[in-house]
Amino acid sequence: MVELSSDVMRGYNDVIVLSVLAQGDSYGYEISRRINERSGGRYPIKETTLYSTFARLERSGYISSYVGAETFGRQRTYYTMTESGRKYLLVKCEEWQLAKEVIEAFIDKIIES
Amino acid sequence: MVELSSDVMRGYNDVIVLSVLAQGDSYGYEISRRINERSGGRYPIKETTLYSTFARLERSGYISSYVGAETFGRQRTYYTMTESGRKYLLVKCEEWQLAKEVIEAFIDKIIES
DNA sequence: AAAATTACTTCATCTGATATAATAATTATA
DNA sequence: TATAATTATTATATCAGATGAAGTAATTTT
Repeated sequence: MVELSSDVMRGYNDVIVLSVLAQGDSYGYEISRRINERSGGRYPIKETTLYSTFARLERSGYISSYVGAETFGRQRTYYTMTESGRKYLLVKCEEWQLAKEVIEAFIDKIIES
Repeated sequence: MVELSSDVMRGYNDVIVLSVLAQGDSYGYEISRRINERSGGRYPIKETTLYSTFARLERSGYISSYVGAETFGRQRTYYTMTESGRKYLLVKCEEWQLAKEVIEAFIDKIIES
């Protein structure tokens, strides 16, 4: 199984995390599992990449956090996508479509040959 | 016209430069123009990004350079893709297909909604 | 009792992109 | 004919995001 590194996905970790949060609030470890599932095991995001993504998104106001009300287990920090985060996600999705088209304009000729 | 920054294309500048060189030797300024053309003006690569990409690719042995035999105008440095560069390009193209599938696994759900 | 899993944090380092600026030759324009 | 624009490249410092290494802490499984 070929796996991707976060470095290859650089710039898209924001989009990936936000698209998981678009389906409802969640916390680090669970988001990590969801990313792994939704990528079919092809993208095992690094812990440090994930948590630094949370920090960046929160600093930018795209997500907000709260401590869960667990009565057992270790405390979890839950994240919610903000309205501003939703808009940012849409903008990044459009940017992705454009980036994809541009990259493919170059790559298609290679694949053909 | 929406334009992409090299930062969004981060990691794919190698692929873009190599795919231009796959069509024949060329030099900085011309490669820059070709990238602009082939991207339909959507990717005006920064000079410094381009030349630092050349330096990296050459250090890695994926391209080699020689000084052109111009009898007029400023000296140009031409680049050639090496055999190793050709293999690297193919590997990066496969990596791209995978990255694309993974990113779209997340983004598709956003676009639908 | 020890190992594995869940859950998160800190910190130092690396790489690629970029801003800024400079150099240098040629061609177009006022 | 002076100057602006274009062609062509280089040097250097800085920044942000990803990552390796390591540690903390609670719970569950073996």
